[in-house]
Amino acid sequence: MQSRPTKITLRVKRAENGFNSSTFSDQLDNTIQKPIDVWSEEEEDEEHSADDDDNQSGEDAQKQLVVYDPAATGTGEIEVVPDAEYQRPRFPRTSSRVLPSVGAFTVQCANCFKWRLIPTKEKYEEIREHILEQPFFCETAREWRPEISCEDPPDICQDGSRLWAIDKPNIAQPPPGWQRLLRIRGEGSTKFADVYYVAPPGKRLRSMVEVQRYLLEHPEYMEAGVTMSQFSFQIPRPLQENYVRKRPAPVRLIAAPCGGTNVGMAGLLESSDVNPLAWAGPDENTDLRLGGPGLSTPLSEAPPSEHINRPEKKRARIAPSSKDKMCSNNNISPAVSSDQQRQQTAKVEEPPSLS
DNA sequence: GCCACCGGTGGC
DNA sequence: GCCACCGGTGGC
Repeated sequence: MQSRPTKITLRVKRAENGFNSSTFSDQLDNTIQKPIDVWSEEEEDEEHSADDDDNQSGEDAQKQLVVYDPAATGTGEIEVVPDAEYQRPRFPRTSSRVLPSVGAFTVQCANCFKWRLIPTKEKYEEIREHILEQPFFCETAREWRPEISCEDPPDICQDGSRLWAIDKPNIAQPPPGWQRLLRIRGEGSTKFADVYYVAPPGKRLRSMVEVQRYLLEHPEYMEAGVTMSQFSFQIPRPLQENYVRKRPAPVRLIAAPCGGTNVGMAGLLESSDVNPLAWAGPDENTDLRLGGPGLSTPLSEAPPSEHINRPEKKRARIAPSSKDKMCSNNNISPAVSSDQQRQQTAKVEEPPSLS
């Protein structure tokens, strides 16, 4: 049934500026916020600050991520990336650090490829769960936007103002009463995000092993029908290359063939260090390039060295780099050409400046 | 003392 | 290279 791949997206926002989700479309405005709302660690506390406040601003604050999806193979995939703050037991950890969080959920129409904002995390999870068998179309959004059609401009497009992440498709919705949380890590981390499931009592589980153990210890859930198949710890992929620090290549010693320059510091060099381009990186554009080869090193504003050489203990937090690109309304779908076909889901950070 | 976040690693 | 898992720890 599905003719073309559909994509889903989530918006991620960076807290620094305080974020808010305000607006892209008026209508959505309200709706959207809740689910996706982002929370910044700074404000965090309230869970929803959603009400939002500012947003646009940040230059850096926002980046874009797209969640990718290999739908190429024919099926699309979507993943859930809810940030779920909403009833979360209590996450807020206010620290000076600012972490991105999901600011919105979007799905790409399988027909016109425009991105449509999904009003709630639950709806997003529902769509994602069946995206392969039931591709998403603009008409699907009529459930919450009666007038919408492929003729309307996209709700959002991939510009450099947000972080986009492509979700994996067909991830089961969490069991009733359970929450699936996606925590986006800071740029330059070794992993893009972490998924947690929060059991009704508030117990946080971070792996299938823990889930299984928990279910065994609490048979009541299994009796109620909860099964392991309802859990998935798959994380979305950042569209922005280099958002995640690559694992250092196996240390290669530089040994000079024969005599010569045997540099002794072998261990100190990593491949990336040797690549001059890495630094120059404009990084700014990586956003739209999905599969393309690109720079492979760190971006962000901090001097590369920060990324490459990792700080002694806790790595220094890197401020998000700013990038802004404009996205015209009419611009359809993500500029990602060929890749377009493969994406299914994505997350993005806060809305641009629409204000 | 708790726990959210991060890093690292083993296995693929 | 990616993913799953889990230990460590700083900040509360």
